[in-house]
Order: sequence, then structure tokens, then C-alpha cells
Amino acid sequence: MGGPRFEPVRAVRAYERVVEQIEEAIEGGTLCPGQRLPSERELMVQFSVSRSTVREALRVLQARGLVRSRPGDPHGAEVLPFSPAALHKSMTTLARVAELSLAELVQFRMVLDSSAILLAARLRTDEQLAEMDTAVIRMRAAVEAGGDDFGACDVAFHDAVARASGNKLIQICTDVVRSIVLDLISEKIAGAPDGEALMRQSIRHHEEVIAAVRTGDGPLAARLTRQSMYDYYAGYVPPAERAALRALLE
Amino acid sequence: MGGPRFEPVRAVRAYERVVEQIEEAIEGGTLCPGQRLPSERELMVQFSVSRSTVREALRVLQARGLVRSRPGDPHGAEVLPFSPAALHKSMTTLARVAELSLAELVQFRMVLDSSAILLAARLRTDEQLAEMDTAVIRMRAAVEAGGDDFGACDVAFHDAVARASGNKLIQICTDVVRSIVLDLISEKIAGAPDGEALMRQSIRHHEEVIAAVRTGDGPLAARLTRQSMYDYYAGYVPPAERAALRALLE
DNA sequence: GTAAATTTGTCCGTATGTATC
DNA sequence: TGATACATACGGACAAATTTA
Repeated sequence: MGGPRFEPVRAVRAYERVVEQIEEAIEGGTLCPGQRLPSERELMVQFSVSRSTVREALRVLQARGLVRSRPGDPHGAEVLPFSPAALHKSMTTLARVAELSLAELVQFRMVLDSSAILLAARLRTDEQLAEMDTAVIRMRAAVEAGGDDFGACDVAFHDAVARASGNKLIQICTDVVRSIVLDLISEKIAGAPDGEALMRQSIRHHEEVIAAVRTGDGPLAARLTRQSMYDYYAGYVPPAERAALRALLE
Repeated sequence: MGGPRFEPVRAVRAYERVVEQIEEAIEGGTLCPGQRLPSERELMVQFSVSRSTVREALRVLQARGLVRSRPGDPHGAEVLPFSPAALHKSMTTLARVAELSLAELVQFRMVLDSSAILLAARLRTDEQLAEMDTAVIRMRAAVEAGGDDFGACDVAFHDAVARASGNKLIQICTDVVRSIVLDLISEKIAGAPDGEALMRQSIRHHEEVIAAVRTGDGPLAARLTRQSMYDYYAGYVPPAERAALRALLE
């Protein structure tokens, strides 16, 4: 019984072979960020394909955020340093085509940010704690100055927390999801600008969180984070979907 | 002071304009999955660009998982239904170029899966609970049958949990991260195949989790999930990095 | 500061294998 | 089965942009 087991062969286009080879070279470390690819004309010689094929491959690599090519650049396409831009892009389209609700995105933020703060409370260095302190001080200063920079300082705080979690993936994903959420409700926020009272309440929450981090009480910091995030975003979520958010509160 | 605020203009290539327009049509719902794009020759007329430009745009859209084109297809490129393939791809390259450690990935899984089970414990329907039960029953059957299908049944369980969480984003991300983790340690797992004892212990863990879900005790189910995941994966993580994983246990 | 050389962006034409009718 | 239309891939060409001498 049996006989040889053949694997299905997918017709692989020429440009895909080019993409694969360059991709492996970059991911494998043969090509480092800042280095240059050969020019298109040289690539067509090395791969024995036409320039159209080379260009299609470069477009794909560019869409994946691995390289960038500029017209007239005699050094060839540049290998880019790591950037979450591609992840950001695919998650944004995901949110649209999968019709993710704001509630789902906020819920995901609650999960990620509360996990980040829990880890930060247990693994942070004193220096990282100082960075969070600084961010909150700047938030307070921003309120006094009129509140224009409040949002940016808030982002700085959450980014400091994410870094202190010690997990790059958590840091990247919190950043990506946060910006998607903010994009979704930016119109509504512009319509109902942050009242000074709301900002002061947010600062109070942040100070409580920092206090919990200072004492190393991770679960408390996580709980406070989920609660303050719910308080802040629930108003933008349809009432019927708020129950799902509350499922993350105790 | 002031004067008009000008925005920096990036030189936008022709193929990008084509990508943007088709992308908006798909994300906006004008083009639905299953529908076809006009042929390349027709697209070059509608956009007033050359064939090469149209093709580069289609390559980008294909890389983002939005369309697929086959040679000879007289209906033109097909608009694809939603798929997390693009997200999977960008997160995989992210793991490589950002040099994510196995510990970071496992930690992220612990966060996501424990959050999913917490939500499932509070929001699940009886039908979804039955699906989890079925998955565990199949896991037990798989062990009796030799254990070949054990991994697949385990995946089915975690997928049922993710679905019961009610959050599509959590469902997608758990799936993506799980497959990346499994890819990373597939060699080691093949070298040290699941012992029957390990499988039985895993089943016992799953049954405890289900019991907690049945009684609606989300925090307990989440804690059990993190613990069993740590027990399962810690052996593959360098000892120095295990402390970060233990930070998620209480 | 200017001009030359190279590269990318774009266009056009053609040949070939393939899927559909 | 054949005819048609399609995507794939090739090669040549020109303009715009950039670097460099």
C-alpha cells in the first residue's frame, strides 16, 4: 500500500522567487538595515528575469515594509530597519474588512494594556518607573497649558509602561491597537473635546496606577487600568456592547 | 504669528493611486468578496496608466491579501474574503527582524489565551461550552489512538475558547501567535515527541479549565490557563527568561 | 552652481502558456 | 476541439529625479 507521497505543487511566479530570496537574505541577516540592494538592472541580471519582474518583487517587499526605493537613487533600494508599519497596515485593513467593532478593539486594548502594566509592576526598573512619573507630570503640565498636548503625553505614559513590560511584541501591539482606536474615535473626540475635568480624572487614575506599580501590586495596577480605560471609552461604545467590556472588570 | 499650516507632500507614485482606489473600494464595501476586478487591460484604460503600473498595483494588493489573480482567468482578479494571512505574514516577519524571543511569544500567548478564557467563562453560550467539551473528549480519544491527532484537537479546543470570547480580534491573534510559536518549536517537539504522560496531564488541565468555565469563574480559568501554558512551554524557554513568564503567574 | 551619468518611474509592444466558452 | 481572452514575462524606450564630479 502507499507508494510515494507527492506534495501539491503551487505554480510559483517568477517574482515570488525573487521576493523569497531577498526576504530570506533580510530575515536571515545577510542583508542588514541601511544596506542597499543592487540596482534593478543588476538584479535582473542576477536573477535572470526581466525588469518588470524585478519591479513587481520590489513592490511586494516594499508593501511588507522591508525595503524602500527612491527614484534616481544610484545606491539601489534601501533595506529598512524594523518597523511595525506593515503590522499596523494589515491590522487596520483587518479591522475594516472583518468589520471589527470599536468594542472589540477597546476590549483588546484593555487586555493588552492591563497585561503590560501587570508585567511592568513586577519587572520594571527604577529608571522606567521614573519615566512613567515624568510622563504624568507632563500630562499635568499639559492641562495647565490648555490641554493641547495632553493626548501626546498620555501616549508617552502608555508607551513607557509597554516598554517596562519587557515584551517587544506587547509594546508593538499596544501601540498599533491604540492608534487604530484613536483613529476610529478621532472625529467624535474632536466634536466633544477633552474637558478639563476629564483630563484631571485621567491624571488621577494614572497616579493611582503608578502607586500600584511602585508597590509592585500588579493585579491592582491591571484592574485600575482596565477600569480607567472603560471609563474613558465606554461612552463611545454602543450601550449594547458595553457588557462585553464590563466582562473584563470584576 | 502662524500663517497657513502646510502639510508635507510625499511624492505619490501612480501605482499607489491605483492601490488606494481599489483598496478603498474593497474596504468600503463597493467591491465584495467573490466579485471580480476588471481585466488588467481594462484597468489601464480606467486609470489611464500603463500595464506595468496596473500590475505593480495588483502585486501590492495581492501581498495584502485583498485580491488574487490567475493566468488565463477571463473574469479578472478575484476579490478575496477576509483572511488573517496578511496579519500572519507581517507578524512572522516581525518575529524574525525584531528578533522576538520565544519567551516573548509564549508570554504573549499566555496573555491572549488567558484573556480569551476569562471572557469565555463570562460570556459563553451553552453551545460553545459543549464545543469545548467535545474538543477535550476528542483529545482523550486521540491519546488512546496513539496521539497523532492530539495537537490538532488541542488547537480545536483553544479555537473554541477564542470563538466563545466573542472578540474576533482576540480569536485571530491567538490563532496567529499560536501557529508562530508552534513553528518555532516544531523541531524540538519532533525530537521529543509528546509523551503520553504529558498529554494526559494536559487533558487534566483542560478539564479543570472547563470546570471553571462551567461555573463562570473567569479568573480561575485564566489562572489555570496561564499555569498550564507555562508548564508546557517553559522547558523550551532558556532558564534566564523564564522569570518573565512566571511574572504572569501569581 | 552646473552638467553628466546613473537610476527609478512609466509606457509600449510582443511572445507564451492557460483557463474559459 | 477550437477560438478567444487572459495573465505572465520579456525587451526596449523615454522622462523625471538624484547623486556626483
